[in-house]
Amino acid sequence: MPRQSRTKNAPMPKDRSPTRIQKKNRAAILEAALEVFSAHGFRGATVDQIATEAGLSKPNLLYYFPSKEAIFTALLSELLDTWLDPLRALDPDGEPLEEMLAYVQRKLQMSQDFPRESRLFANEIVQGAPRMLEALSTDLKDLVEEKATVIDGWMSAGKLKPSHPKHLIFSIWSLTQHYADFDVQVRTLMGKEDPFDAAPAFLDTFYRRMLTPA
Amino acid sequence: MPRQSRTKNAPMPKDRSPTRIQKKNRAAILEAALEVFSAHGFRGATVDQIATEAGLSKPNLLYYFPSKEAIFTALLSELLDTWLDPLRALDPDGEPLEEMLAYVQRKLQMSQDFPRESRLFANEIVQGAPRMLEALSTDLKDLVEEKATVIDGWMSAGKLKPSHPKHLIFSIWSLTQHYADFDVQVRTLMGKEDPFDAAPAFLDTFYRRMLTPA
DNA sequence: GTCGGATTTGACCAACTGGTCAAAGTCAAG
DNA sequence: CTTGACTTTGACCAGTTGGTCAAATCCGAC
Repeated sequence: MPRQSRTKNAPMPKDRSPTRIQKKNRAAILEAALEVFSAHGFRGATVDQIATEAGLSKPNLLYYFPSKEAIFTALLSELLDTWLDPLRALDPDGEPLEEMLAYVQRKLQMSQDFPRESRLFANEIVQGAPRMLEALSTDLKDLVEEKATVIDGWMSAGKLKPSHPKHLIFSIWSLTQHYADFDVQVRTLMGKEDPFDAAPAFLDTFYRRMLTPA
Repeated sequence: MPRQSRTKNAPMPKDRSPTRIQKKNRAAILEAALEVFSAHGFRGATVDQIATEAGLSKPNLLYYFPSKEAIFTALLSELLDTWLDPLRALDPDGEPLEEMLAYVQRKLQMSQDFPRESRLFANEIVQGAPRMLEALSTDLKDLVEEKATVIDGWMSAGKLKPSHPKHLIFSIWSLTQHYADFDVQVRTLMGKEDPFDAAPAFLDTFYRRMLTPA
């Protein structure tokens, strides 16, 4: 891998107001990058693949992002926010059981609608999250801490059957993202039946039994 | 990537009874391959890395396995069997609830004891399982079909609260493997507390509430 | 229409990677 | 201690890949 010189070289689009072309191409690149990175992981993806998928030549792509790494991190930070929206929407003032069940369904819906995003994160985290640790230990950690406290409050108030709030959150991520991340496996084993047909009811039942107070 | 000629070339160890050295080196290679492939995925791993980790030179390693691909598939097929043991051990004649709970704990134990194996499979499946589809749709599918039927029987007999057997099995895989596959994330969010301290009780509670008949 | 900045690209490059080969070193059975 | 099979390795090779550069082309504001 050639070391990055970044001394002279092309000007690279100013961070002034992006032109029409810049907006279009950056979007195309990120969309292509999502497609390719989610399917092959960071190392398995090639810049050429992404460029072709985006309808650009490789040097042209490198004109918009200085490196493969830069594309990847731009993509991650663009998506992480959206990815956490369902949890952010958990309302401390709502009805506890319904809030939890709604969260589960929102998260499941995300897996169905955005499987590539799910797999992008899965790929990265399984391999030790070398490019995400920062975000995990700040943004995500704060959010989880906050919502775990809310859930803990609900349990103490007898609104939810008690259990370990953080493990509960992990379980929701795990169960919902499984349908996106392990899609091939799940579909292979389900045969003709679409996993997403029965999944919503299954998870609703699961968490209702788990959380409905006595 | 140079095309594979495999016409003439080294004799490659006979499939006769392996010598002492062959046994040692093959084992070292597979152990090294597990370490490297599970951490970086197939494409992210290099033959050099595996060779170094195994304490061999690259050509020496290539003397025992004809290609990177061959190492990988040898590893997969060696591990898949063990990986499915916990499910295989589900006893149709046992006490249903206890059988299910015991299965969950066995699977969780596997994630704790063999996280690299879990991540190896996770990496492969997230990327579409190009080298595992065969095994998934035969061995695994048969096993799941069989055990799902057993579980269905238990539910019909009122021994377990009813739900979707296959989704139930997926949920067990998902929840237990999550602790291995997403280890970095889970540990980051749990802070000092070891996830595996509370996980057994959490999952026991979870499935007890889910499955205990009325 | 023209002009300067924004875009695009063909030709390259160096590092990396999977794999090959012939020669050299080792080992164990006779 | 020989000898033939088993192991090991240094030197290579070709294809891939991330990234660079100078020159050419395009575009929109004046």
